[in-house]
Amino acid sequence: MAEKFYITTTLPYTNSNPHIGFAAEIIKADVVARWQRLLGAEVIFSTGTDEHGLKIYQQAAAANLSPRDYCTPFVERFKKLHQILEISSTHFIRTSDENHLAAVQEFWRRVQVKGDIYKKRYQVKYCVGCELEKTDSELVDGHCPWHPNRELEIIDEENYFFRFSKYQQALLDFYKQQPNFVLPAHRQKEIINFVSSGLKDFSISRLAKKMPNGVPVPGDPEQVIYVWFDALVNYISVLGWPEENSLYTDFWPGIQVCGKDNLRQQTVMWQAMLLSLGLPPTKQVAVFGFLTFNGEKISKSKEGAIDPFLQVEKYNSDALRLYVLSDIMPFEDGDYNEDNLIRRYNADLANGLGNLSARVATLLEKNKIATNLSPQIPAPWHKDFNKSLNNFKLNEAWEILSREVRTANEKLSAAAPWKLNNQEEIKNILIPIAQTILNISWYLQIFLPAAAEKLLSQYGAAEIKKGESLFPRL
RNA sequence: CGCGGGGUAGAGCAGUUGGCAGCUCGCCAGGCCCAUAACCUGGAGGUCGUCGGUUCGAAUCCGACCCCCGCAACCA
Repeated sequence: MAEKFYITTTLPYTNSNPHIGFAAEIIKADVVARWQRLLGAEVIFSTGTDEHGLKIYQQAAAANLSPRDYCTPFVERFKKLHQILEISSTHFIRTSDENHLAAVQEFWRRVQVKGDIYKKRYQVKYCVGCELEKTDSELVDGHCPWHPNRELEIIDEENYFFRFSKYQQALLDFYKQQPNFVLPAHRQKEIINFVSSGLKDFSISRLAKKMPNGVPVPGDPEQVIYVWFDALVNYISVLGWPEENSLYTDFWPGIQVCGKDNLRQQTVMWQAMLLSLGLPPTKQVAVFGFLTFNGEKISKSKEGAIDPFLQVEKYNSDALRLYVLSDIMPFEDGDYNEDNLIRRYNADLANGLGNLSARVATLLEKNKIATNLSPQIPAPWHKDFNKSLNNFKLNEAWEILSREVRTANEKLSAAAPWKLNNQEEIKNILIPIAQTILNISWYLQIFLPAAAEKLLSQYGAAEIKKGESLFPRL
């Protein structure tokens, strides 16, 4: 029976268009999903949209739409993004989907049965100037930084709380037992320190009359479930949990990827929630760095310039995929720089693999050499390649293929078959190189699926012919 | 003394059982002419953040310091 492999991205908040950072996240997840599929695993690759919470509620109200209807065009936009980036996701979940709502409520009930939910009155500081709640960390000298002359109001609200604190030790034990739970390792250290410093129970509901855009608390229509407590459940609700005999049984636990802003929610909060129900913890969480743009933080106003749709239109999907996979270090913050994108594409694809395949194909065709090859898997680099992918070091995996291209170019130049007349000799030089190109193409499928497909059919044919330029220079 | 990451060639990064400092891109010069002005060969370019210590020998181990950057409970 095929191995089961489950990977998910975070669910982006659906009040704006897709962000280049999310594009990078989903591309990385896609590469890993494709790799597992190539290895023969049955893969579920899930992503979706988070549609609850205050911001969407307000925007929807302003547009005179229901929150779900308000989100729908953005959902379409995200799905379109998958298309243009060649994302091989299998499931798409909206937190406003019926089955998700039901799963969240069931999740809540079970946490309640465990005695991990209680009601508590607490106070929030509220700035009437902003009409927003303020946390202490936001305040300057006890006042709202934007309205320093106004006294903050203290609002009393009664909400449900999750007994987060109860799971401190269990979480620490778990991290100790699974030293590779969080990638990279230093993020695991970070959360161990965080959890060690003590966990505070947190509020997991809001008053429905103030913020109705959420999942109703079972048995208490006056409250809705806090967005995070709701959204995190998507990782299992998309698999059909809590239904018996659903995909959940075979596919959970899976691997989650996220940006570094999500570290705590994914690796601490969500794990505590799973612990409460006695469900298996996530297998692994890969935490990626952030992108800057030309050295500066990507602000709302700059977002447009590197909108992933525009980037693909301006260059192409191969260039964007390759760039975020190879030039951006997976776990570090990276700078999105279009000159580097162009340079990378031209160096590795146009001058590298593209040019190599063109010269070999031309030589084979000119000399009328029959081939009829098929990929030889595993290739010599298979083990290293696999290891890099298992650690989400996608740049390393790409570097392995890149090196093979370089070596093939060197061999070809050294042997200089274009100077020879003996066809047998020429054939003996070209066939092994054609074989290498075919092998590289097989691995290339996870990075650049469409291009790899073309190469595989070109080099897998009985007679290799010079085709169109695969990677035209930018 | 809040926690964590980092400072190695113009850029991005490798480099922990200590042993002549590496890779890719970029730049310069030559070669080649099969190929997408590409490919191959060679070269220039670094006081490995600073100071001190251990050692025959330190980017690597130890100590102090300086500087950048995240996180600090809803920002991809």
